Amino acid sequence: MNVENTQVQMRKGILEYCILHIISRGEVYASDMLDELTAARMIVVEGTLYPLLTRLKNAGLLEYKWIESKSGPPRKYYTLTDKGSKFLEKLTETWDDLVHSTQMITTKSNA
Amino acid sequence: MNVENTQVQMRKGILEYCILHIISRGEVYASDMLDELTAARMIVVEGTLYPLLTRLKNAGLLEYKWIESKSGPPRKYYTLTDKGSKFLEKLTETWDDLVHSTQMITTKSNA
DNA sequence: TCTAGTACTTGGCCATACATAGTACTTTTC
DNA sequence: GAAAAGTACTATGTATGGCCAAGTACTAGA
Repeated sequence: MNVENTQVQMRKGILEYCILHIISRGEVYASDMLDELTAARMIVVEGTLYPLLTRLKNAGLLEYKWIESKSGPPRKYYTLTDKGSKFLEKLTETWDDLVHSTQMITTKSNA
Repeated sequence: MNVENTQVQMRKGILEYCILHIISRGEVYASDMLDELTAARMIVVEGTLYPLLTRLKNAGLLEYKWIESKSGPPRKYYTLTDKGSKFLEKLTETWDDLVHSTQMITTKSNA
């Protein structure tokens, strides 16, 4: 039991929320997402992101189209489906509730 | 893939953080913690809490002493060890960073 | 053709939250 | 004092998602 491991655990589910949010703002492909996540200091590796995108796509929350690239192989550009948008709304509520609950507990002073 | 499941996933790791925080404020036993978590609307069931406490104790973050109860079997009252306090500090950083990163992503406007 | 770079895929591992059933002790009730 | 109810804790098995690591496929430049 170490801090690194708990950090990994804390990330669960939240990544999904962040990815959906990034895609909701417009067509992006995996590297775009990695860049944005990295900029926000939420470090993610390929082996996490790609399977996640596949899961979300299989669940009908995302769709993609192949677009040619000028420097390398074609890219999958993702967008949200209607179902994905609704899912994101619910996740936003969930996240806000969770942050709120955590704040209630962690800001309570020593009684 | 449904919302309920993602809620479960999001909770991972955070529960550990909340529990440590509650214990850091003074001696408590399991039912006290359940009450406080429930009050903050972070619903947790026994089957989750008890194994978690055992894990934290085995990791040397917690210690407990048996105290007699006036209504039922004796209770395990938990306190943080030094190691536990340090662990909690690091978790606090982790959580704050995570919230900050998530905010950076989710409050960014549609470019 | 060979190398380097980019984009995506796959299989296996691990830890946590949960459901469910069970144990042990105490107090109450008849 | 034995049965029932309540409280506190334990044990086992399942599912999921993040991560590691290796691998595939396509393009461009030398």
